[in-house]
Amino acid sequence: MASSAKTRSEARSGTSALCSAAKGPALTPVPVPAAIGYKATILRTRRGQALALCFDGGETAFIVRAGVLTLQVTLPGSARQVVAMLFPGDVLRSNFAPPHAESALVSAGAGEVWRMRLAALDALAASDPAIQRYLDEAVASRMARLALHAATLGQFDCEQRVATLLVELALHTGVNSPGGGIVFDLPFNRKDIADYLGLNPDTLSRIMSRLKAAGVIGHSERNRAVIRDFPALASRSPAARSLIEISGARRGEASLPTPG
Amino acid sequence: MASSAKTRSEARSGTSALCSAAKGPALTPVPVPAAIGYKATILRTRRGQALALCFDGGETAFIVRAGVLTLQVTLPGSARQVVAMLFPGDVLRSNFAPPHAESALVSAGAGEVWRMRLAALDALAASDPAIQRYLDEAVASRMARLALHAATLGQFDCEQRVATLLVELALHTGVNSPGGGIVFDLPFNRKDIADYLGLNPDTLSRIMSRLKAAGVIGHSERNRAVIRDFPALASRSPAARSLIEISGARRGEASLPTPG
DNA sequence: CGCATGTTTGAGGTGCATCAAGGAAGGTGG
DNA sequence: CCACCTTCCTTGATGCACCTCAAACATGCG
Repeated sequence: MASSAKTRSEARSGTSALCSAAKGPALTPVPVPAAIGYKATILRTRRGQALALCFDGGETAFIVRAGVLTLQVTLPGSARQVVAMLFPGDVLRSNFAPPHAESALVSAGAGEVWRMRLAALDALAASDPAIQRYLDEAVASRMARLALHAATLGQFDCEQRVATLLVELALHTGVNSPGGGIVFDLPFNRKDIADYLGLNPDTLSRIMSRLKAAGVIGHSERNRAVIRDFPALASRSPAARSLIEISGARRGEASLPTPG
Repeated sequence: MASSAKTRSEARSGTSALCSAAKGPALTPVPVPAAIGYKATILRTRRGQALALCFDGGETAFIVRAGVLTLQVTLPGSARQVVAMLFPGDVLRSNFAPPHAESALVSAGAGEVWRMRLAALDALAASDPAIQRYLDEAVASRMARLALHAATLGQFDCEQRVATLLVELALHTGVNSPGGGIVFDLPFNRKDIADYLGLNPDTLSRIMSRLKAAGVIGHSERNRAVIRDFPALASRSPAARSLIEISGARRGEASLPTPG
């Protein structure tokens, strides 16, 4: 890629490269401890519903139990950015949203969210190491996916970005279909997806058409997507392997791309 | 901006827009509790030094005490992305770095870092609410800045990105100079900065020249930067006000842009 | 049906990347 | 001290990936 030798700053990067391979068992997803539910308010969300980020002054914590939420940020004089997609098990705190920005937590489809004061959650964590561990892992997973998202926005071309999103959705909400593909709801419109990927909706539509023509994804009714060739899709996203590992390999190995 | 009426998904966004203004005192920075230091290994870093993300198998926590660090991620087949800049007070855990990626924690200049096992830090947090609160705030600040970074990469044009970085550095490491500007070390080369902003180094150089010509920043020796007109700089970054608030307004109000 | 909302596709423009050449700074040996 | 080299930065010319605009096409709902 670089025509000449590596620069010094690039050479530095390799030093701790082997580290991530050694993490091991910490990455298997920890289930949401039921004890949290006794202290939380249970919210049922509908498609498009916006949740207030702070509900009575104090800092608030949200735990996604079902469905998909998006965290959206609109800076003054700039277009909206969908900062994150939140899947079941994810934890969000109201202070994760930057100040002086229009922030919104929006449910993409029907779902269930637990809401509680951060102070109450901290108290639970202090008394129960399992809850502490769950929260630590949820935050780390969120942070790691945000880092991948930053790399996606900063370095990927438009096709790589779209492939990355489809891999992410397939891993978190997809189910194997009898036809051999992976099917999942697409509870966003094109504009939402474009704002997540930092693309133009028109460009996004073109990419999707190209992926359909290539046989990677299939035609399907509105608001659903079918992945016909997951390995081909994953090969188009540099972040695929990382996302697969973060998602905890809930999916059978057969549908994953073979290493190498 | 939009020629017709707002779309439904955009209209949703406004619902909890007022929330961030009500956060209040939680945003004043909490100092690093000294008790953590007794349990940590103190590392002194030099410019360009890479820190191993995990040092003996367990999950590791890092607390920046002095200097600036960068977290860099290189996905296979993609260019490097500098995911985050870490300033004094920031907390990083080894699992914040995505798996299956070349991740590196690199010191940008001379600094001091505290390193310890996550388990030990969790134990401290469970026994001391002040430490719990410090960690909560550090994680929230990191997450909020990552969200702003995502918005920067996804929505800003190149000049807005550069302005955002300069505001960030001025707030965290800048000192008022006798000449009336804000001066700070620039402990990165052009390639590092470009990789943080998702730009090309050539483009970055052009922007800097343009900002110099406009009188916003001044000429200065290598590895230093001078901001001559902070309000003009802040007005070029949609994220400026958010960053100012996150940084805890350590700087006097006089050099901040007036609200409006 | 008629309208509103959302998607697709084409034509054309532009912002940024790429390539290449020249310049400044710092280090090394004579 | 200067010549020389390496590294990094700057700046111009050129091209392409993606954005913008606009029109046609779907889809859902009263």
